[in-house]
Amino acid sequence: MAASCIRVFADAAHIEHSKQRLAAAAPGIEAMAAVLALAGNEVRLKMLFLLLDQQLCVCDLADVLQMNVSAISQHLRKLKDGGVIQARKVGQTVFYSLTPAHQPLVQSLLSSVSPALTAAAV
Amino acid sequence: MAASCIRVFADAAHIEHSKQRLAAAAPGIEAMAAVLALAGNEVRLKMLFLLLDQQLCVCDLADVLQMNVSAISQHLRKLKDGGVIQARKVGQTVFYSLTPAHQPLVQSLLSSVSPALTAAAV
DNA sequence: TAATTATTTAAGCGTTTGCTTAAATAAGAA
DNA sequence: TTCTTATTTAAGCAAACGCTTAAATAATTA
Repeated sequence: MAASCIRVFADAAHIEHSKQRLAAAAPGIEAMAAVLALAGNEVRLKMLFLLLDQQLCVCDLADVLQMNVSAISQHLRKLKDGGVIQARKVGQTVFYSLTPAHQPLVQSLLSSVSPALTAAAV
Repeated sequence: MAASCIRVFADAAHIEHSKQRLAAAAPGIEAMAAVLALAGNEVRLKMLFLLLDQQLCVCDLADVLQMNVSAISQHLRKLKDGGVIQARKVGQTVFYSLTPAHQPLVQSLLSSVSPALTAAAV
């Protein structure tokens, strides 16, 4: 498991300092990795792009993304479980939107792909 | 494959507009999704965190992350293939660092996990 | 030259992912 | 109630992922 590096130039103190910096930031990094793993999928990132300025139902997303409704629903569930989006049911239709807590992050992730978003970015 | 939604309230023009906005942004979104997929892994995001302010060799990273050198090397390869990091060989040691092109993005991804980074963020 | 060290690569393997199909819920409309 | 419509869920499966072990490259050192 351990690394067992025997190199001459290893700066033990430096390595130790990095370990401690990492340990302090680890919880935040792990939480961020979970969100990025959700965003790091073409279909889901496109969903987030579409939800940036409007709320859409499962059917709308299936239409726009040209995909199976079931596949869309399963992606939406992951994003919802991760706290990135939220659902609002109106009759038999379920509208999805970004959660306020994650809206700024999504905005910044997508700020570079659409010039129009850059101006509105936080 | 297609969605075949028959709902009454569907705003066809609105859906069409979303399709076009998406089509225009798709290439950028897909490229971003590829990078986020790389960053959306705990081990790799920790690597990027460590490489934010220093360059490290495979052995250093294995030490700090307490992982098999081979596993580390395989993660580094993915990041390098994705253009996120670059390698510089000195003797038999290979030092990795962020590519200038991706440094700002990585910085912003990690700006929220470490207060110290926020100040330095772009 | 033959050992040692740093890194990469190949192969194998269990887990996760993302899709498909089909069935199950749930909420109108006839 | 019965029949649509919207959505979710379960099951199955191929592909991708991430790790381990072991072998293969390179570059140093003895």
